[in-house]
Amino acid sequence: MQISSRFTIALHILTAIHTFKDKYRVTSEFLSGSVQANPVIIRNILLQLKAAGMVKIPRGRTSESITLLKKPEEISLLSVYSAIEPLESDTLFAFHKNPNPSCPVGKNIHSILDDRLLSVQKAMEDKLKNMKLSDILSDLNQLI
Amino acid sequence: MQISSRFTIALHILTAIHTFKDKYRVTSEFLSGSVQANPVIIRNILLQLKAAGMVKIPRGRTSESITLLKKPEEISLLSVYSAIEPLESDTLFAFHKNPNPSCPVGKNIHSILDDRLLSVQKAMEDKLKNMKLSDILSDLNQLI
DNA sequence: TAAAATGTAACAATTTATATTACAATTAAG
DNA sequence: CTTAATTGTAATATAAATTGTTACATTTTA
Repeated sequence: MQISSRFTIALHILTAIHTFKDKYRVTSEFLSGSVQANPVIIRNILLQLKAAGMVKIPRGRTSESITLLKKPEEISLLSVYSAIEPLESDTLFAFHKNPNPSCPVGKNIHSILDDRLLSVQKAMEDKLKNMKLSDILSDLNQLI
Repeated sequence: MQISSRFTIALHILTAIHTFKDKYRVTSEFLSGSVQANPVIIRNILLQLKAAGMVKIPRGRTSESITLLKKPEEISLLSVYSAIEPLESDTLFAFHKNPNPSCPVGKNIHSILDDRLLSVQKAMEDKLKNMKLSDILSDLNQLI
């Protein structure tokens, strides 16, 4: 199974908030137009980013925009990933429930794999930690 | 979303095939008893491992066991992962379809993220490549 | 007070994962 | 040659997760 598109949508959203901050008023409706996804999906992702302290979302009839609360170099892809992906007990790899406890393999396989697969997950997270929103923005500036 | 339990079940299966090769006759029924999952699920995973050249599955009424076709040191966790996970065009991260092509962000975000997230995926795969079935077997031998 | 926007709940649709049943095909034993 | 044990495979059911939609209360400004 793939990691859900909510993560890449969140990166799209953050990129758009910064890119258009001086040109347009950025609302969930505006962002929904760029992503081409339902506004409610955008709002829910925005709420998760807000809970992680990354964005400010003005309420009511305002002329303000949704804005970043951190500098792009301070927003790592890992922090976005963690804000968005509600992994069951933070583990990337799923296990079959109830392996046979009276089998020496069934009894021990879970804890053995847990340690090893956690280190795999950590390798991925380290890579995400070293990538920043600013990297994506500079990639984008090369293209537009 | 998590990576499906089929991967960890496959590791359980391979571990059991090797661990019990001299003590029991290893069949899909036997493995199903250790994993405590339906025999058909075990057989389907076994067929994927067979397609990857990792196991030999005797047919019919035989006294043979299901056996490994490679040494445990030659079976990397990456090869198991690749045999089992049918990732859409081999990409771990999913994207929202149809971002707005008339928006500079919508138009370019996919290709930018593609490159960067592929390198994240590669970091994970490198880690999996350096772990072997033999590592899991020696972890297990410490415990039994 | 009305209009514009967000926050949130409820629900529908779609897709994926997991489990189950059934049976044809293969092989060995009697 | 027939029976029994086992795998291969299809069809279907169940459950869970993802994505999309509608509706409306809440907040704020004009």
